[in-house]
Amino acid sequence: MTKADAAVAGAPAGLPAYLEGLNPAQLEAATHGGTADQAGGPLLVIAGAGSGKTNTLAHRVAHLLAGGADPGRILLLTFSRRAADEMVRRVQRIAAKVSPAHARLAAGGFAWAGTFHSIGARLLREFAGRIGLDPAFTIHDREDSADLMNLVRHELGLSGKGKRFPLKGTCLAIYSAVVNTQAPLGEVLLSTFPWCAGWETDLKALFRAYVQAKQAQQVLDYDDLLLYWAQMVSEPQLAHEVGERFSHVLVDEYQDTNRLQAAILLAMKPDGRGLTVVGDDAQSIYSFRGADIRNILDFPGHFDPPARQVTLDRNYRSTQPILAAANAVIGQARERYCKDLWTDRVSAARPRLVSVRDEADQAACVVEQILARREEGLKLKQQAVLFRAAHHSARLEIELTRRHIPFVKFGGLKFLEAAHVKDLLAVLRWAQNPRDRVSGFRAIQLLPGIGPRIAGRILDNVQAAPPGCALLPEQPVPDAARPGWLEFAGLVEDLAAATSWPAPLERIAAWYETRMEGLYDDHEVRKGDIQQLTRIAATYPSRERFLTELTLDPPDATSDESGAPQLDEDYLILSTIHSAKGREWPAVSILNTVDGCLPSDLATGSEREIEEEMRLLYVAMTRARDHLDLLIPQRFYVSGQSGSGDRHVYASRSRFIPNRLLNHFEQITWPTAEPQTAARDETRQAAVDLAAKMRAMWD
DNA sequence: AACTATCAAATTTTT
DNA sequence: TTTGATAGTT
Repeated sequence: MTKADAAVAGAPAGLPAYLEGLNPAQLEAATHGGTADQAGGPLLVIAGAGSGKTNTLAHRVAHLLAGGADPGRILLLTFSRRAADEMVRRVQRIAAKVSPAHARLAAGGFAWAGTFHSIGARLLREFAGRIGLDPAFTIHDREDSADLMNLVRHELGLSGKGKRFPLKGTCLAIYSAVVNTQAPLGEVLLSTFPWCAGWETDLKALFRAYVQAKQAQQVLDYDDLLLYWAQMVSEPQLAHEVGERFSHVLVDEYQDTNRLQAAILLAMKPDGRGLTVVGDDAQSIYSFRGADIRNILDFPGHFDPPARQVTLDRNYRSTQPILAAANAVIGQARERYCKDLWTDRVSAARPRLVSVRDEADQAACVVEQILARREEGLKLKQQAVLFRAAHHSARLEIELTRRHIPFVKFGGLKFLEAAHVKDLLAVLRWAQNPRDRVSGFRAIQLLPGIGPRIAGRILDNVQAAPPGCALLPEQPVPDAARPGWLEFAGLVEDLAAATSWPAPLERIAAWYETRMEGLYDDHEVRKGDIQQLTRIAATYPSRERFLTELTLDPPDATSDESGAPQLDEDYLILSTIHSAKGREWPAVSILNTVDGCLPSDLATGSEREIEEEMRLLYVAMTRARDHLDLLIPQRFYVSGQSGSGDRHVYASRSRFIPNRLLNHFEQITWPTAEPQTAARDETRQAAVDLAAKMRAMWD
């Protein structure tokens, strides 16, 4: 009897060393189904926040290896690149405990670990020939897709004319929602975009033309990576081929997958053998991307017999008071499927509700608390500040910069969205795929004296010409622009033909840096970004890999202007709640725990949306191990601004923390003042502002 | 046809 | 604060 077999039999005495330390539920999840050759039936793991989910999944993979599974045939679908890397690292550590041979096996890496989108891109490139796709297809990010949508929108005459047709971003959001939820357009419009419902016919025509444009240009958007994959595996022959490739398919964060992703899994593994999904319905926060909480709830019933279900409800992360508060918040949800989490990490410190006067005080207060904890020995890296929307941290960022406190911000993808970075990538993409109109349009107009008209004509000519035909230099451009054009055309053709990497990018970058001086006043700062980009490029083996992976896994952190801190330096973490998923810190502060921010007043339209905002607060709170502060600024300046205008609104504590939950929190005000003066201050303040409000009624 | 200036509007979360 | 449409100038 091998060690693995003993584990399957569940004999505690024979438990192999690498499985020690798992609790019974974790062990059950890790060892479900036996060995690799007889991949077990489908498994659903409901894993509460901080319940050792990643650890359990990693043990399961290591256990499969121990049973003889081939790492090259294990498909590991995670929510982000970072999560995939973390998972692989852990598996390798555990495999090292199994045996040196298994350590080597795991060290070879897991070829198929990544996000749905990146795995989709790889499978599609591989099967491109079989499904009528050019294997050199370009992947458009969100903004590129919106630009193409805009191009088509103009061509169909849907813009201007005093019409108030939805803007490009809205059009793309609608299109994306239809694709990801697999629901009819009319339904999506009614439920999510009611103000656009009158445009249904035009939108349908727009989307048809958009799809045609993508196909003509051999371009795929994010949704296509899932859609083509799903279509591919809806052909029985291909489904069988793709499904057979993987002995095991494991999916993390299953509560945030959408119907399209569920369809892909079911098509690849119709009987569920070898299929494991892990998630927590209480942490579903991506419905805006089409994620459907029913996916995880309905999972067991897709199979006969139904999938086995294991629940992990012991929390190893947070102290008891923090967990109690978080449980109380999520306890208000209308429907719940998961039991309350429990922990034995005792502590007397309740999470704190900190009232501050305004956002400026909020920033000052957070900085003060963070520095105080740092004095007590908690590194900046062990502390995080979380917020609902990327711009909520603006004041704090200013304060941190002023005080020279380094920080890294997660969420909000500034780097790749910066115009100059997009310019450079456009050149690169266009050289790789000359039919890619969005990239070409942008790249060509970098030349002085060439605008939309000429760029459009050049692209028409390129598209009409037989592929691989070198005709760039002959394109009709104004005489004034000709010398510059010839130089540019030469660069692009060299780049298209080049096989080395990253040398060609460096040439383009050198060319672009001279252009930048005429384009931007702050070209010195921007040159730094370009150099950063070439450094990043050098870490990829080829141009294709660079372009694909940069689009699908953009560098997710942006830091303050002083540049990215070195890895060994200490820095504070700022993150949107969405980007904080799956992570934890000893100390967490949550900004703007007020109605209008949490829940966002853009998301209070329906009960479903409000429930998701509640889960968002729950996710934020459960990131904390030992310290949790919720900040409540009493008033907000209206962002409609005009410099130092003093228009403001009064904010009140988030509706998710009603009075009856207050006993879970310690309430304090900041700055700490003597109680009476503070009270007097407050009344005076309120009286003055109330008067201003009265006057404002008649302004 | 390209470029510049100006004014109005919108404004979450992300692969 | 950025983006998009529009009018006017080169």
